[in-house]
Amino acid sequence: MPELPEVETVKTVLKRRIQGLTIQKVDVYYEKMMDIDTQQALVGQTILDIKRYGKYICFVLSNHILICHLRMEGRYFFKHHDEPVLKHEHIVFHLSDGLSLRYHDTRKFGTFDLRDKDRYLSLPPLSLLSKEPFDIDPKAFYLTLKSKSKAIKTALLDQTIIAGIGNIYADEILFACKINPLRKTNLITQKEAKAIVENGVLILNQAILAGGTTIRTYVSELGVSGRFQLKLMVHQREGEPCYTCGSSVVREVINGRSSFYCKKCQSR
DNA sequence: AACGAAACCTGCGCGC
DNA sequence: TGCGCGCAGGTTTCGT
Repeated sequence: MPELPEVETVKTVLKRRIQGLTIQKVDVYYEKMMDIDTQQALVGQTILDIKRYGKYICFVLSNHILICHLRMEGRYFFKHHDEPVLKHEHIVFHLSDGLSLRYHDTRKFGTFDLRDKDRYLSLPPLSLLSKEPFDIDPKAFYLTLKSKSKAIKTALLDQTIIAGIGNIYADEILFACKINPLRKTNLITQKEAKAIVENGVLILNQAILAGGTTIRTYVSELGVSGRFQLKLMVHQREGEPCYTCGSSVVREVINGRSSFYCKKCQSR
């Protein structure tokens, strides 16, 4: 479910709710999701801060960093300890305010990794992450694209090239830039690379704002997406008219992912 | 290096 | 009602 904007929203709400609390107990119901050493190490640690890097959420604890990725369907909920643990709630963090933070993940793709505080940025997964559109240098981004020759859509989903963009916003950014998702990266001009970064910032920021408004109506559900607040220009609009030129939006699988674009507006 | 397919999982909607 | 298929906002791995 999450791309950068949704993860940012989850981070913000988590920070407001659990910063300063202590983890008193951790129950793991799906063992592959968190190893026993991590589970034990968490007990007694205080949550000092919550940060986001790309699509990762980092719990800054007294002695460690817990790095969480929500993958496709990870969500967090707050519940009372005595509420029954649901089928898809795989990890329950018992917190010092008497509530439990529950990690819910239908497809069980989410990940939890524990790292030492002094090395977590220099080890995977975070060491593999490039900068986000907000921070990336457009010239450096251009040079990276120039040095490769894969479809630009594939490159935008590659978190080692640019962080935080997922399938929806990749389509939206490329539409905004009038670039065909199949265009090879080495054919992207410096001007276009800059446009990708700028539209990336714009679209992600819009989405973060939308996520922020949505979340207030779903108090207990932290994984709620803001995408329905945003007007999607192409994504999920197969067969519908392009808002710019009226021709039919097409769907094509690129890099194993559904990609939506306007053949007339987005040039090869 | 790039690309496709498969893997990790479950649930939903669809056509028959 | 059941069955099989395609699909899902992510990432890794493996073979060509």
